Amino acid sequence: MSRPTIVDVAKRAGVSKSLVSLVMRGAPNVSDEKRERVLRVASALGYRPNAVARSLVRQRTNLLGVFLSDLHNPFFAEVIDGIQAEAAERGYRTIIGTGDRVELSEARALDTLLELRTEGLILASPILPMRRIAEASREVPTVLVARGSRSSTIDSVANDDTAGASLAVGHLASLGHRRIAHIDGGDGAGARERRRGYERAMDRHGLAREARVVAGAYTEEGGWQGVRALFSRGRAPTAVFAANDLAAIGTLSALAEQGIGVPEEVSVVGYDNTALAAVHHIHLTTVDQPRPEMGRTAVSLILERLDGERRSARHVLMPPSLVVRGTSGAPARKKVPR
Amino acid sequence: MSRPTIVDVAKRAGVSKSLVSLVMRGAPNVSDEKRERVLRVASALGYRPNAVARSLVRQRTNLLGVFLSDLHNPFFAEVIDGIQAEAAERGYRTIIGTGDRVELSEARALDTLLELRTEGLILASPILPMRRIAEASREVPTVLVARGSRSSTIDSVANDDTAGASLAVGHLASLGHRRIAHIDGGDGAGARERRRGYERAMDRHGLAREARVVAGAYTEEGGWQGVRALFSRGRAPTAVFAANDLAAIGTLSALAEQGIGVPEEVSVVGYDNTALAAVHHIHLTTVDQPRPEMGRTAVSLILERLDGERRSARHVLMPPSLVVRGTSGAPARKKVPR
DNA sequence: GTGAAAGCGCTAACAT
DNA sequence: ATGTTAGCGCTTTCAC
Repeated sequence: MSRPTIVDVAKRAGVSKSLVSLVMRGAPNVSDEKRERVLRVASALGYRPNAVARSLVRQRTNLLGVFLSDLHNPFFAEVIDGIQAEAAERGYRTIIGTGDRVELSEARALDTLLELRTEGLILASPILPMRRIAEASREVPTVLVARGSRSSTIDSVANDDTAGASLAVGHLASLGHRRIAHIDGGDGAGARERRRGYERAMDRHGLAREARVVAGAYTEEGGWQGVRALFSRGRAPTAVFAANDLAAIGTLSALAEQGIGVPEEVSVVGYDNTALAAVHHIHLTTVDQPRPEMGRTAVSLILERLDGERRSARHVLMPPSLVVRGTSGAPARKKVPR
Repeated sequence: MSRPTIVDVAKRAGVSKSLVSLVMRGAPNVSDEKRERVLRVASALGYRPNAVARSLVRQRTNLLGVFLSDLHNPFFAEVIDGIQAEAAERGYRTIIGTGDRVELSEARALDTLLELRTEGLILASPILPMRRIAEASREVPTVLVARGSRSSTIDSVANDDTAGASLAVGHLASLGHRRIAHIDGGDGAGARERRRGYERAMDRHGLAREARVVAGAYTEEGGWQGVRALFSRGRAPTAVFAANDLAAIGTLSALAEQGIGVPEEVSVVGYDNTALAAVHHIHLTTVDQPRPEMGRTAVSLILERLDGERRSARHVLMPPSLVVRGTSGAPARKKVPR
C-alpha cells in the first residue's frame, strides 16, 4: 500500500480534507475535539504531509538551495552552520547540492536545485562559468560566497582579504619583524587581494623596501616552494605570511627540514583558520574569516530580495580577525655586544 | 512576471502542452519541425520544467536524500562522492540535509527530506534516536552509514573495524614490535570493535601478555591522555595504535613534548586516513576506510529495496586497508654487546 | 504525430 | 467551526 494522503486521514476521521489541512498546519480556529481526532488518526496512519503537493499549490517551497563546490573543504562547513541557523530563524529550510568541482555534475546539481524550485540560491565558490550563474540569478535571488562578483543581479559575501593580510603584517610588525615575506596564493580566490593587502601594509609600516613576494599556491606544495625561493638567495626573512593555512603548513615543513626554528628564528602566519591550524601539533597563528556570519549574511541578502526590499546588487565584505597561536613571536635578537 | 509554465510555451509555439511535455522529455516520436519550434520557444522564454509538478503527477521524485550529522567531519565528504557518483549512474539525484549534531535540527532536516518525498534515505552517523530512524525506515528504504544497526528494516554499511585494528597490529608486529599499546576511543562509533580487533590480533601474534589498553577518546585530548597513562607507569610500549587519527595526533604531540622520537623510539598508527594524516608535517601511518565505495554501496542497498529485490536487512562490512607513512618503523634495537 | 481531458495531493477562497 | 470547490503545472491515457 502506498502512503496515506490527506483524503485518507479525512475519511478515517470523518471530516473534510480542508479541516485536516488546517489541523496539520496548526490553525487556531479548530475545535479541540476535531483537532485531537484528526491528529490521532494521522499519527495512527503514519500520515506525513506531502511537501510536493503543498509547494505546487502554494507556489512556494520555503526552500533555500545551497550549492557547494567542494564538501572536502572544511571551510564551508561553518558557513553552512550560519546559513542553516539564519534560514531556520527566518522560516526557511535548506537543501544542499554539490558537484565535486566537475563542471558537468555541478551543472546537474544546480539544475536539481532550480527544478525543485528553491526560492533562493547560495553558491559557495562554484567552478561553474559566470554565464550559468548569471542565468540562475535571473530565476531566483542568488548570492555568491567567497567569490567576488561584479554582476548587478548577483549579490556576494566574502571576507576582506586586504584587511586580513593587513592584520597579519601588522601583527608581525608589532612583534618587531621587519623582513616579512609573503608566499602568495597564485591565482587562487582572493590571492590577489591578500597580496595587495600585504604590500600596502608593508608600505604603511614603512617596510616597503623590505617587502618580498614569492610565488606559491593554496597548497602545502606552494608553501614548500615558497620557502625554497625565499631562503635560497637574498637575505632571509624573519617572518613569513603565507597565503593560506595549507601553504603555511608547507612552509612549516620546509622550515623544519632546513632546521630553522619556529618561531625562534622565523615566524609564520597563515590565513583561514582551518581546523588544521588549531591542531596542537601545528598551532598556527592565522587570520580567521567570520564564516558563520558570512553564511547568515548570505541568507539575509537573499531574503532582502525575496521581500522585494532591494533590486540592485550588494557586495558585502566582512572583517577578518587575527588568531595568535604558537608560530609567531619576536624576531631573534641581533647579536649585540653586552 | 512569474516563471513561464508549460502552457505558456505551448501557446507561444502553437501546440498542445502534451507535445511540449513530450519534447522536453526527449520523446522520439515528434516531428523535427515541432520539436525545434518548441525548443526554440522554451529557451526564448527561459522555461524550466517544474520538478514539483512533475513529481506530483508521476508519484516519483527520483531523489535520494542524504542526511549528514556533521559537515565538519571530512570523513563524509568522500562517502558522498561515492553516493553522488553511484546515484548519478543509476539515474537518481541527491540532496543533502544536515543538522549540526543537534537533535532538534536533525529532526527538522530529516522531516524536510521526507516531506520532499525523497525515495530513499542515507543517514551518515546521525545523532537521532533509533526510534526516529526506524520510523523513517518505514516510509522509505533507509541505510545507515558508519553506524551499526540491528534493525531488520534498516540496512547499514560500515568498515570492518575489527579487521582494521588487526591490520594496524599486524603491521607493527611485522616490524618487530612486541609491546604494542592501544589508546582506545571510549564509546565512540566503532571504538569497541577496534579495541576487540586489537586484542584479538595481539593474541593471534602471541602478544596477548603484552597487550595494554588505556582509556582515550576520538580527540587530540584523548590521545594526549593516553600517552600520559601509558608512559607514567609500567614498562613503556614501543608502539601505539590510537583509536583514530585525531587521537594519534594527540599522541604525537604528547610524545614530542616528552622528547620521545617518532618513529625511532615509538611508532604510532592511527585510523581513518583523514586529510590530517596526509599532511607532510604529520605524515601518519593509518588505516584507511574505503569511503567512496561505502557511499556507492549505500546507494546500491537502497536501489535493491526500491526495485523490490529484497525485503530483509543487509549489513555490509567493507574491508579497510593500511596506509604506511612516516610514523611507524622498526623498534629501537636492544642494547646488545657487540 | 498530436490534442483533449483527467487527476496527482494539497491549499485557499468562499459558503454555510 | 467546518465543508465545497477550483486549480497549482505537469504526465498520461485515450482519441483522432
